[in-house]
Amino acid sequence: MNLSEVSNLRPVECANCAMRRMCLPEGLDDGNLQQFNQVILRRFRTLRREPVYRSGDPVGETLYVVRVGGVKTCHGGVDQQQVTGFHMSGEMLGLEALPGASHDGSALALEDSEICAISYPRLERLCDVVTPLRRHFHTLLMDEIRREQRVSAMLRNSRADQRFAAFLLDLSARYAARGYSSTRFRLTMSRQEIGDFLGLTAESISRLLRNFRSAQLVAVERRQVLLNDMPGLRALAQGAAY
Amino acid sequence: MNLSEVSNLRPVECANCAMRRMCLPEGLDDGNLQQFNQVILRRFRTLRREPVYRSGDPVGETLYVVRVGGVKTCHGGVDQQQVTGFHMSGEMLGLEALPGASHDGSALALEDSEICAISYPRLERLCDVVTPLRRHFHTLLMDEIRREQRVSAMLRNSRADQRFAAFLLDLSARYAARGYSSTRFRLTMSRQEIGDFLGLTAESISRLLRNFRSAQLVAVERRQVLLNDMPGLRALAQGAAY
DNA sequence: CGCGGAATTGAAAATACTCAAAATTAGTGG
DNA sequence: CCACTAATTTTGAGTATTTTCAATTCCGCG
Repeated sequence: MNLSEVSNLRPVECANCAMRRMCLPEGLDDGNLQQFNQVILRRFRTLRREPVYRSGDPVGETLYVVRVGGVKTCHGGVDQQQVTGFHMSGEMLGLEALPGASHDGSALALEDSEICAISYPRLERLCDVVTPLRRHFHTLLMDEIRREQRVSAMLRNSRADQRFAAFLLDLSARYAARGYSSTRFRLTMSRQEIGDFLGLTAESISRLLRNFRSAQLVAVERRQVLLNDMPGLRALAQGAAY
Repeated sequence: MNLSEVSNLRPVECANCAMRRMCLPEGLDDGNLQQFNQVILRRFRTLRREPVYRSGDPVGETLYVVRVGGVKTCHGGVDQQQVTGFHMSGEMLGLEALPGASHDGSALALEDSEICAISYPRLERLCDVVTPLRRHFHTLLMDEIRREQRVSAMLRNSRADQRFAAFLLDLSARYAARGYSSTRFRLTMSRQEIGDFLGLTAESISRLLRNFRSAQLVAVERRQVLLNDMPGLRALAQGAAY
């Protein structure tokens, strides 16, 4: 049992989950949804800064979905400054360890979160018999591939300001998809973690934020950001100078 | 019909394909393999520098697998200096356009190649009834996610020499997995294309090659490379200085 | 043999990093 | 609620790295 698991939660049926439409059981009817609850190993709360899973954890037969909150994934240890991604509600993690391998990375909650742990073998078996689930699972896997490709594209942007603008726009789009503001949100991660993700230093992130602010692109107050000029940010992400 | 398609090929059964064990129908028995041939829309040859598919091509209902040769994929047009990947035999491409979207990128043969075009809808339908195929398809999708994550990890390496060393090692491992030498191979892509992929300039690649050579890490003769010091390259990829 | 793209090289300029210090904020316990 | 400590963030100066731009060389190919 993980230290981070404050408690197993009361049965929150997928049917009542706010994230249902962007999660695995999207599009399932009531009967199938009933069956789907069997693939869920458990749901648990995780406090800020606590691990969801650790490098070398058991065998990779578990897939995680963020129900509430946010999580960062790292390659190797959490402290190795290799941040591979930030995940928000409805997003899967732990795919890199499937099928059957042990976790080569670790995941840390960036804020108090709720996680659904899904049995991969059981999911496979349910996919055998529920076609809509199988279809949607394929779609989600390919979404994941696209997401990773977007990350790669962002990292190939040579200039640091391009990368950081693309990063802010990515967060913006993902918050918007969840019904939150696309222009006003809180960074749940530190400057250091942003830097580790973008292949930059924390100092550079700090300076970029200052530059963006003086160019009227954003307003910043601690970790709260306001995107003032989305077209400007897009132009920057695509290589314009400022 | 694509200009690049010199001719449709005689029916090469998957059963006789050299790439069988790292391709989609891996592990299928003879009966299933027979069925699998129905998901293949066509196989075609593509000459060096000719497109496999183009940005905006029909709707994305086609998945491509490299049977022989090598292909580069780009985001947007081929000329936009946004290389998203290099693909060798047995590797899939076109996943980013599935399901149902049009190709947002394009693919270009780096050498004379043979490509299998697979109908995604038919593949889905065959997955409905052939469990081993479905399992393996899932595995391949997750392999793809891992591959993309490795690319991201490589791009996050701050120093150019780290990135390039990781690139050479990645090629090495992939050639080795296909039974070729892990230490001696030909770069099928130009310095410019390597640079576009790694977020560096062609000049930098050229200089890095010179540095690696004088550090006895590699020997280079035009596009032929010999990896002389794999441990050294690994150390470099992981951040050691030279 | 000559043309043209690819690769190399050099020097200057731009960019991001390192290291160190100061300022700010968050967390903890009295 | 405040004080104290630890952590995060900001800032500055100097350094290292990579890019840019231009010129040259090298090959492959007709």
